[in-house]
Amino acid sequence: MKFEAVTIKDIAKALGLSTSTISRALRDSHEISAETKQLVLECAEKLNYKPNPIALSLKEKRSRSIGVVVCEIANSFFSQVINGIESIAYDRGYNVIVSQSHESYDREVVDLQFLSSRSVDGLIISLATETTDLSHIKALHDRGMPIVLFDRITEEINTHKVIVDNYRGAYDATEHLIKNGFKRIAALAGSEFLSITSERLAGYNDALKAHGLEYSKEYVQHCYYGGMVFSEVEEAVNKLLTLKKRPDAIITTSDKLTTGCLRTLKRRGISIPDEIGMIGFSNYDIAELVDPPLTVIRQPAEEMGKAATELLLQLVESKRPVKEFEKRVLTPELQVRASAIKR
Amino acid sequence: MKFEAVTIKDIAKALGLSTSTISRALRDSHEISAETKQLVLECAEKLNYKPNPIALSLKEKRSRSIGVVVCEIANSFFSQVINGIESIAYDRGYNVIVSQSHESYDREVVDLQFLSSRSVDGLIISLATETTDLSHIKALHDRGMPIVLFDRITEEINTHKVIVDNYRGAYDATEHLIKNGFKRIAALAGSEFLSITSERLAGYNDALKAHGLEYSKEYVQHCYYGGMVFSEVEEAVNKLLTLKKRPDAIITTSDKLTTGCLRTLKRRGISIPDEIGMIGFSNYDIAELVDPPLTVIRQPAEEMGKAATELLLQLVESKRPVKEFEKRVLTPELQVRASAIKR
DNA sequence: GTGAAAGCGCTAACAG
DNA sequence: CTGTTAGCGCTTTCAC
Repeated sequence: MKFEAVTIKDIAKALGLSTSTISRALRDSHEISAETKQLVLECAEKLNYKPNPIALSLKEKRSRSIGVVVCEIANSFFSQVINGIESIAYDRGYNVIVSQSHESYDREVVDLQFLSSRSVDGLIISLATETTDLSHIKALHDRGMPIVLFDRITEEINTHKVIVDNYRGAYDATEHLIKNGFKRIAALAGSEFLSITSERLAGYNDALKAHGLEYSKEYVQHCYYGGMVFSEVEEAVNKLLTLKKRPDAIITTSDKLTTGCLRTLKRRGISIPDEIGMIGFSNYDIAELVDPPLTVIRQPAEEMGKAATELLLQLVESKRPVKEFEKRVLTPELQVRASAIKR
Repeated sequence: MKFEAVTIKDIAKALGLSTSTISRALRDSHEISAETKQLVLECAEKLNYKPNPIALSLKEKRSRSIGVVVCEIANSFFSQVINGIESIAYDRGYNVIVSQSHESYDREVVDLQFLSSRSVDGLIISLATETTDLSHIKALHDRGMPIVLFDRITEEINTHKVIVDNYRGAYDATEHLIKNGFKRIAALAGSEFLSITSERLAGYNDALKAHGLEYSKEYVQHCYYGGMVFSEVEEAVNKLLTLKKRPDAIITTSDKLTTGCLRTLKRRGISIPDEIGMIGFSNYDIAELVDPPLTVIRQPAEEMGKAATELLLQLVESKRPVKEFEKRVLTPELQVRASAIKR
């Protein structure tokens, strides 16, 4: 089952030259005569020679590959981010190695360890829900591994970061609900430890405050697994529905929470937006086709992936250690549809 | 920006032993004394030694990574497949390198060439729409590269394949429409050259025939880019809508075609299923939340990814050349909802 | 039981 | 201009 590749040696033998000559000719070195180059190139072509990147990696101590860790690939937001990552990586000649944490800290540790030991040149990471201890990432970072964090980030690690303005997104969404006459606005959020959760909830809180609306602790439900487990969402939504002062709208702070919430409401036959208004973070491209058309805060996911990759490759390819890091904050888009407009 | 790793040499130096002894001790060779092993292991632990897989790859001519080529990552079906691939690969200690063809033949060629030259141990491929010439894949296959094809496959390459019973899925879906009183059933399909297109259309045709329904060529519209380009879908749907004998139902043969068709119909204010019934291949997990709830033929995407990976690793790890190949045909599921039921 | 040496494919310093 | 040699990290004969 091996796959015998043509090496520089084969060309050398075929041409009666030394391997170094071949190597130089292939790299178009100026110290090789035009004729020899010509000869070598032709022969390489004929034998279908392909340089062995493994050998190169061993020599150069870089693999031209980058590792990506997300909680889940089969998620509209993350798959779009990966799409963006892949497209830039492709343009720059890098491979993308994808792995999933499934929101598990242990799995994230293993993934990262695996990727770094596989000599990826850099890492693009969105933290797992369970992750509170960051020493595994810090250790890599301290040892010089280029890292870019996106979406679920942490201030504890000083490196490039790419996020959207989560505060703004949630603030605007909440305000949108308020302006549309909703008064008892609940929030369905992910784990409290996630950066996106606190940022988004802060926007939600401040919008309520700014409009003099009451903020009630029981109006904020956390789903530790952020929607990965549907039953958790269902339970949380049900809890909201049984409050004495039942909310008249819900804002959801992530993709899976949004669909989980919608699914629960629809299964219970609750009419949206009449009984309950809905707005949520979501990157589904069919939000407009949903019943009712879903008002969403959409993240420029592909852009985020592209930005993260550009920043990462900047680190990877930098000659000198980078000390100044950038937090790139993109703008989420509020796509207004029927689910959050009282009729 | 380098990342200085501890090597076997460092341990050797620290312990005053030779690198070969260290190597053997680490691999728990029987020709090393228990004490030495103990010593080496402790030292390795202390120095946080991690074997360099690149060096190993160079030696063993395998990289413990597999390459995946799909047309698009940000697609519910493919992201679910990749999820399945990643999970098995992870369990078996392999990395997954993902790349996208974006339905382009040229891009597929480059992707494959890139991946194989990066010494992936095997490839999991779903063909691009544009691909009709298979020589690039054949060449790899002939040179011994383990390959598993899924979803969009070809009979021209004799290797393991994983698909669903596309014929059955389309047949059942069409029959479902017929049994629900639809009589003029159109099909919106992808490129004619794709295996999934012909298989699914065959099921569609045969179901029509079996029920004595007229088959009209103009009822079958092909979108060459299979929904990647929305305008193409829109145009095709519009063409169907302007036929003198306007269809009363449409079956769509892929994820993007399904959403594209639905989007077009909704934008035009056409009521589903009253004016036109709809059924389509789709792996969106929110098909039930769409308006109207969408009847879909759902593929067991994650299973497919898992099966493909298991078959691939079987090839990769086989000692002797494999001559017998398997075509694994999974069963698609018809999820019946409102969009295909006359009311 | 342990070490020396060769080699995986390639590059680069050093000789001619 | 071209060849020789060493070396990237590791395994694996072959010696001792």
